[in-house]
Amino acid sequence: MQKILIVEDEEAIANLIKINLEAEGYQCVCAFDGKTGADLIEEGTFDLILLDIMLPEINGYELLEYVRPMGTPVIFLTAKGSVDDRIKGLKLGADDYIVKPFQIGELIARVEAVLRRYGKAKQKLAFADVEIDVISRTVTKANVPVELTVKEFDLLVELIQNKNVALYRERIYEKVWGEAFMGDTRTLDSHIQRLRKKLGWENYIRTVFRVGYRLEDAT
Amino acid sequence: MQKILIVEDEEAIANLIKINLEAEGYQCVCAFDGKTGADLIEEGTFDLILLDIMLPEINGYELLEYVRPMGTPVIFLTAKGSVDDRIKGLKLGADDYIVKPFQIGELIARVEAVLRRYGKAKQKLAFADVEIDVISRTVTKANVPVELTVKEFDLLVELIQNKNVALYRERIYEKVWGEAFMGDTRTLDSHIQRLRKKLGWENYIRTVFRVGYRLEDAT
DNA sequence: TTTGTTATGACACAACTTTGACACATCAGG
DNA sequence: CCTGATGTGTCAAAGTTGTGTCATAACAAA
Repeated sequence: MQKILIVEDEEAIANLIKINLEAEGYQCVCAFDGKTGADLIEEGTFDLILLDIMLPEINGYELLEYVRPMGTPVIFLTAKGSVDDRIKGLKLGADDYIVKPFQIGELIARVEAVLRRYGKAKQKLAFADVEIDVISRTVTKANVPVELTVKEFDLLVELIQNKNVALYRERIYEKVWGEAFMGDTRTLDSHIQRLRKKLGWENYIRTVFRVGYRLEDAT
Repeated sequence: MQKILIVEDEEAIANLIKINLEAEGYQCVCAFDGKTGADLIEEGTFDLILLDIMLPEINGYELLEYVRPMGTPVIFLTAKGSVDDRIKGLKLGADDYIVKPFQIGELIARVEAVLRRYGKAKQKLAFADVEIDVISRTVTKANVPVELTVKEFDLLVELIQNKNVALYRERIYEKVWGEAFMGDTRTLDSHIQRLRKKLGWENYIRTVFRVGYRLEDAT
């Protein structure tokens, strides 16, 4: 699992980021001041660092000096309008920057982009005898390729990223289709059936009556 | 299940804590001196560490140095009055402290609070030989899966979260059904019966005549 | 203690809801 | 114009849930 450090003195913002990134499956640690941040950075165990420039005591630039020798990718968080900061940050070796206030979706996209660039993105998923390469969007079962459609693939990824979690229909639909779920249609069910059939997962994809579905380890 | 390490040289206190936390469903290991504690900490398998400051040989602060790089949350146990200790502990990275002698309830509350903060809050509930995973919405009795319907499941959670509390019908109904309780129907009773039957809990789910029901520890 | 009243347990069943299976219409891309 | 993907409707099957009945248990009053 990817580990991300968030260095940000406004605890509310830091926690907001943390919660959202954790929901995406990343492990996060927050540092609310530069000193703590420096200590954590020294551990060298992070895959990515989100760094606020305006910090009390030690500022973001100084911290960047800490990070550079370690080669950990950094995304700067800058206040709106401070163009100089952005340029300076990129010159000093930041991989990207994002302007506050930002959409959480944009943040996630940039995080994934940077991790991918560093070849650290989680790109392979597996469950039972099925392997999924998220980058090439290919799936194999027992090393035999399986052809999945776009929706089927996205649905599969969603299920695997939440294995052993009872997922509500609404949630699955919103994640995979990107829009609110209107009950009373057989869309989601149909795709579940198709996925079950193609993968022979009649027993793995369990229906949770009146709730939704759950991808289950055991028999 | 959450694993908690208790480092405390007074065995009586350590065991008291252990017994109470285990009753709450946590798995506990005790270390009665700093050296043993350090060895156990190094394994890195704990979700939370309760650390007495006053230890023979290696003291709590030194142990904290061990723990920090692992990112495991720590609650300090300090003697009454030693204000400096508390501050020092928090500065060194403890997540909370608790003053001896303490109410066991307070300890449990703080343990849960810290675990929640770390997103490690127990998603599992347990009572007697029944275990409930709220995330996957699965239930086992003596490690054998039990199939519950939505209503049964919600009802069970409500009961366990209020074990040993006499719950008024109205309250149960409103919590589980999400609407006001109209007396004079057998709905709630039926579900209680079904739950009793499925779990073999005829003796645990007691009826409180003219009031409602209570999930009871004793026989 | 007895008796009357009320609440709960046990159970069966019907109504209702949800899901699986499948066919087909529609849509998008080549 | 094809072709495969995707969404939707229908129907049957499966499962859930609310309610009524009746027996029994608990309580309260006499």
